[in-house]
Amino acid sequence: MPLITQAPKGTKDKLPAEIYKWHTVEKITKAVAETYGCKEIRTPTFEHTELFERGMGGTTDVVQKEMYTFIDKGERSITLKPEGTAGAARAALEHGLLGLALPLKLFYFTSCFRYEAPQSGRLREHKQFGVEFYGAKKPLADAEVISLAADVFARLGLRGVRLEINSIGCPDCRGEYKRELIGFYADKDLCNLCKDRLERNPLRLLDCKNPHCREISHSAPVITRHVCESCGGHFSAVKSALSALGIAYTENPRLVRGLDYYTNTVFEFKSDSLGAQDTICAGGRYDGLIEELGGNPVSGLGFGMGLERLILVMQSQDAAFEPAKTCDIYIAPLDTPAELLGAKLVKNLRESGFWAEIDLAGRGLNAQMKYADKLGARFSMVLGSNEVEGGKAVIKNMQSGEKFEVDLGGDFVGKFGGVLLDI
RNA sequence: GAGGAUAUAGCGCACCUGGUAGCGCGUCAGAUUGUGGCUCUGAAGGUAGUGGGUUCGAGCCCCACUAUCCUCCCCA
Repeated sequence: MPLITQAPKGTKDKLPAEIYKWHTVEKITKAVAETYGCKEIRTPTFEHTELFERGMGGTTDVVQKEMYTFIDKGERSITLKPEGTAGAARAALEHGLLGLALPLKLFYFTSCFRYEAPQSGRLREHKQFGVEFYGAKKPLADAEVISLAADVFARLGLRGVRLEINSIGCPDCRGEYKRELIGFYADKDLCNLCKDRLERNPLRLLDCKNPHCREISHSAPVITRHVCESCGGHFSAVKSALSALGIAYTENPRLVRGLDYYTNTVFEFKSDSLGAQDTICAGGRYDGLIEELGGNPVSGLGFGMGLERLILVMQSQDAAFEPAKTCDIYIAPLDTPAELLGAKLVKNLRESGFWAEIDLAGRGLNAQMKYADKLGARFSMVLGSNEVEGGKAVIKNMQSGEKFEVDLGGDFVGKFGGVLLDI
């Protein structure tokens, strides 16, 4: 297929026929976020490459292999956002938002770009709904962020979503743990991938799928025993808060995150309605991020929710999306004077917020009625010389077939609105 | 980045052992020139993903490329 009629690999068009699904999840996520006091933030699609290197960590897979990075005409290294947190954090710092009353609670919708091998639920451009809390150090904040995501799933009617949580400690206790882990694995016979992981990201050794590595990892030290008193206390308090809020979770000591900025609490929501790419929401606490980006230390936490995956889950569960709007009234003119009268009525109806349509395709009456039916028009009205001369027309209820006469003069639009409300 | 499967009309599919493409849905029109949904009739729509090879002849066999799907990896 020619390039000009083929979307780039790993991208997906959201077509008019299915856009109502997006409107549903956007509306619900926004509404839930606002009940938690979150304000929307919109940041640029691209940032300086260094922001992501510093924020996410230079050794992570995303930064090393997956970023869409280019040099612009001013010789700057620019990167298309691979995730949402770094941009939000940067904007908060740049505009002094962290100097306002804390906690600062934000939400955003953003495209994320990662150069990956696409498969179902994994794209090179995907959309995320994300939430950021800054200056909320209490364990209750962790629970609130998790609760926000759980509320979204509940509001959307999702089933089979499970929550896994873990604590990966602060840099101090995690560093100690990493050293022990490296020591433990050093003399073991590992798969090639794990040999690589041992150097780049030892925590990843824990969730290798290779049966042999998995066997070894069963006896590997677990981070839970290594977290310091402060981190351990925080994690216990998070769990108590989750229980108090009635949020079910499983503790997974092998749950780690791909991005370096996480500290302490990490969590993932997984769906049993997806294939291998089953994580629909992931996040945690990143208390070191703001400092890493040059700000005064402020705690941070949040999550990203993959909207394509969310919609895949909803589709597989026949979830109730809010239906697309249908046309309120279709006006079928039979000749030019009727068309001009009809156009004026349509304009008046639209000014009052109605979806009104009139023939633009040059169809005959029969074809116009069929078209009105396809639009799902709730009412139709035929205009010909009788109506133009008499000033009255017949409106037909397309569902019941019932017809009634209306006066085209006076407050026609107001009366029509009254009729609509009556049904 | 690695392995596997697939690629025919807008969508879903068929073409049996190689003889230059059909069906259903959808679209448009007519039957029905002042009223839709049902039915019937007709039409439009395809260089068979792209390029090359074998052959008298390729949608079908072979190779490469591209894309999609699945698994690994990684992640949302």
